[in-house]
Amino acid sequence: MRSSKKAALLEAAGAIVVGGGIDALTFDRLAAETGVSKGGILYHFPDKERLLIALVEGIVSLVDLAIAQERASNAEPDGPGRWLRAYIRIAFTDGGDVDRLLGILLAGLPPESPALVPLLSADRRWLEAACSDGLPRGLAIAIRLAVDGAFVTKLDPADVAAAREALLTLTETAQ
Amino acid sequence: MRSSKKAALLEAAGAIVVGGGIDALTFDRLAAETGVSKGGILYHFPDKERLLIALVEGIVSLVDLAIAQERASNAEPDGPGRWLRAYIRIAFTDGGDVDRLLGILLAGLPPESPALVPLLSADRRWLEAACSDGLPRGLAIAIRLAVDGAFVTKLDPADVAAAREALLTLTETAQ
DNA sequence: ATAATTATACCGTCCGGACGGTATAGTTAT
DNA sequence: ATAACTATACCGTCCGGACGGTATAATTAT
Repeated sequence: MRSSKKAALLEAAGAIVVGGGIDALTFDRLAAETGVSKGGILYHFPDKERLLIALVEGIVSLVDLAIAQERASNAEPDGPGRWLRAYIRIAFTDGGDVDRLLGILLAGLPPESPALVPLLSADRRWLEAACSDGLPRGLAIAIRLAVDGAFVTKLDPADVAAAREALLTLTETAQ
Repeated sequence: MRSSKKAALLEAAGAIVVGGGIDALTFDRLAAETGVSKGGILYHFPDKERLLIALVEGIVSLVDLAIAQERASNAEPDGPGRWLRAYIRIAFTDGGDVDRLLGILLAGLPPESPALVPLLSADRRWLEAACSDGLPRGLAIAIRLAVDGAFVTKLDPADVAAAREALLTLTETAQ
């Protein structure tokens, strides 16, 4: 059986980072938590940098996938704010900690880390998408900032829902 | 207490964190960067936890001070959105990296770190202030989220300015 | 058909270095 | 005299990473 444990390792790595910050992600801990030996981990990710890069790339494509799915599944016609509404919905609705992980990585990765490259590139892509959504640029940026802020701050569910509604309203009323 | 280097140490610690993430902050590095000996550092901060706590508390009181100063220096009368406008102005105008440091600490500190306690407490205080500002709660939360998001994301100056204006407008038009 | 070889997917151990922290003796300024 | 250091040496732990080995599936050679 060509059973690769790469995906499981990445998933566990994400959970470790969400639960304990970036420093908490060590080979030993990852090995202990997955049952994969340290050697096995290093087979898939030759050094820590590669592990971080793979983690980032996985998260980015997960978010991209979620956006695409949200846009495909709703019947909303094209129009101002459509992309932002999808972005808001996936960010606030998502049960997993994908978004928090993204925030932790964006804020906590050392500025020179090569793992930041794909993250920042995705960030620019999403910013451009937000700004090409038919809303005033400043408002689009502000809304996206708010969504990013939600990745970091811990709010109680009622406040999260209130912010979500307020943001969705902003994409509709303003032009 | 004529020549306490405590403040200088804290300032340098903040710069190190901003420049290289939380992991970059080590006693040896801090010593090298300030010229203070390791023993000297440990005289002021008996362990790393205390250093982090002092750093967080310093940042929080800096932000509190900035808010108070902004509110004192502008002639704006009390009314809906006044607190939020002050918060937006200091967050976006500030030349130093205080806000970025705050974001890094909030996102990057391990969830169990005692240094998070004063930070989260200040966070709740600021949230309450934002929500008691005369604006709809959801909108107030969303605006604050956007400001927090600005701590993390790196935007070019024009976009920052655009977001700032959009947010200020939101505090005025909506009720 | 089968033997030899190669590639893949790991395991387990070890090492050097960095880091947090302790200790201690001496120094300077107030 | 005391606070605020300097300077240096040291210790235990953890971490990243190197390394050698193992088991098995796929490929190739004969």
